[in-house]
Amino acid sequence: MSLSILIADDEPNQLELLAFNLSKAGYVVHKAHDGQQASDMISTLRPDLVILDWMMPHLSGIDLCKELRKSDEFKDLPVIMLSARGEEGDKTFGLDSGADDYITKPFSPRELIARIKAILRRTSSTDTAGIQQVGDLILDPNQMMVKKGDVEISLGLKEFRILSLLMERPGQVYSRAQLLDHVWGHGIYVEDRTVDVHLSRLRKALRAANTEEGDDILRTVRGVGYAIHNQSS
Amino acid sequence: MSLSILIADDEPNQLELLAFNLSKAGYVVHKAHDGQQASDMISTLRPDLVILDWMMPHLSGIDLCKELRKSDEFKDLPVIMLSARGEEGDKTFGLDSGADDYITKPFSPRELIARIKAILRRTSSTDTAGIQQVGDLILDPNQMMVKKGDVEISLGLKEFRILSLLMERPGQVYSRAQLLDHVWGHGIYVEDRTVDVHLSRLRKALRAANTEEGDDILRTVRGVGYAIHNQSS
DNA sequence: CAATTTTTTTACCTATATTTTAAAAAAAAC
DNA sequence: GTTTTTTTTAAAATATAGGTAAAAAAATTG
Repeated sequence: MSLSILIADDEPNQLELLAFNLSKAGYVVHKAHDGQQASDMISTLRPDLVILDWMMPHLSGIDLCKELRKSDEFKDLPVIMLSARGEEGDKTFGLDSGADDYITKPFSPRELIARIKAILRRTSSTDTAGIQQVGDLILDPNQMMVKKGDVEISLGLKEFRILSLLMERPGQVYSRAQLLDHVWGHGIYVEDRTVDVHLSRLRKALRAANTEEGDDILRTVRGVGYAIHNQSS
Repeated sequence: MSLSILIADDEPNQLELLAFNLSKAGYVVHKAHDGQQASDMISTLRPDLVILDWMMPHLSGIDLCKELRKSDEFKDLPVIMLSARGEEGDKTFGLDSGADDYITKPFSPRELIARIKAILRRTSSTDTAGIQQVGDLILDPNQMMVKKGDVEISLGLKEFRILSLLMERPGQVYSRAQLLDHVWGHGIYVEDRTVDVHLSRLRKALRAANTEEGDDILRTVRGVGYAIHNQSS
């Protein structure tokens, strides 16, 4: 079973290069030169994944992505967004677009392939993009909101994302490197210690919202990383 | 465990500068003056990452990189490409080379180190180890957790790794040297006795979690090393 | 653009893991 | 049974990782 990918980019060289690399990696590739064409092709070709350039004539990648998310048919279609570095602020870009991942140019073909695989793996299995719950902790990614019991907790974006990631797999230990990769994304270079500080703040926030029990839900694994305590024990 | 980096640049000053900064950052540095030399050194020294200047005599960085990518041995070796600003169009450059990242001169040492870290953390994350079980002992590398029956056992990282290694092949005897190699990594320098101490602590921890039976699951092979008792005996 | 918030860096301190050491115990050899 | 070799273990010394406060920098908001 060969997976098909639709690429949309108004820059012909970029488009060909992408197509070449993806073909080589064994995917069936469809090419679109602008957002409008991409939209049409998606309807008819029903690719397994689409890669959209952020800026395109007629219909920008971001608008197309939003459109897809609204449609019943394609709201679960995996989307990777491409942008030039610094073209847009992370937050707005990453969160607003509704894309599953985004990559800033320049990037290596290997990285792109790796991300495609990661996304397909993620979306093809258990799609749980909804509310997450561990113990009395509830996190709603759509509302950007965390509650411990009835107490609402206000977190910075980084803390929120870290918590969300940890809650996805309770018990799973994430190295600082993994956290940096998942929460910060590539092309962003911060110190390992920064992760500690955010964890520390996350703990503080959770502690402040504590109803009665004082046990720390976050686990530090010395020399390795962090995890959220698995309740099943 | 110290990581080694090979730098190739035909410009001596640039080469020294790079070497100096990387050494200061704690990496073991190897220097090559052209592409051909770099190619040879990569084969013999097997560095963890290479930094190649884009233009070099004999064998350019880009050609060497392509060559590496084709080889089975080094197709996953992380490569950072260096180029003078405007020497080449960004997009083509980044994508064609197969490099993991590229940096345009001039750049700050800080940025370089940051990018090296980023790449190493991206490429070196291959944890696909599963849960191991021997008798009533369960070890989960992903959760960094050991249980004997229902009792959770807390171990230091070294003890954890030793146990994990021994559990991989029950019955197999590992010499102290082998344990040092696998658990500590080569190039570090600790006494053999240290291994004994960790084994002792591991025994103690397992003993503490003991439900009823008192037989030691760890086997000392005098004059040779250690193993975990094979259950099928 | 000033005020505010969030994020990142820095630096110090503490907790804990690791390593060394050295003496006691155990096993093997004689 | 005595000597020699090797391993076990406790305890001390050392090293390292992580917590967090506070400052600096960056981003966001009014």
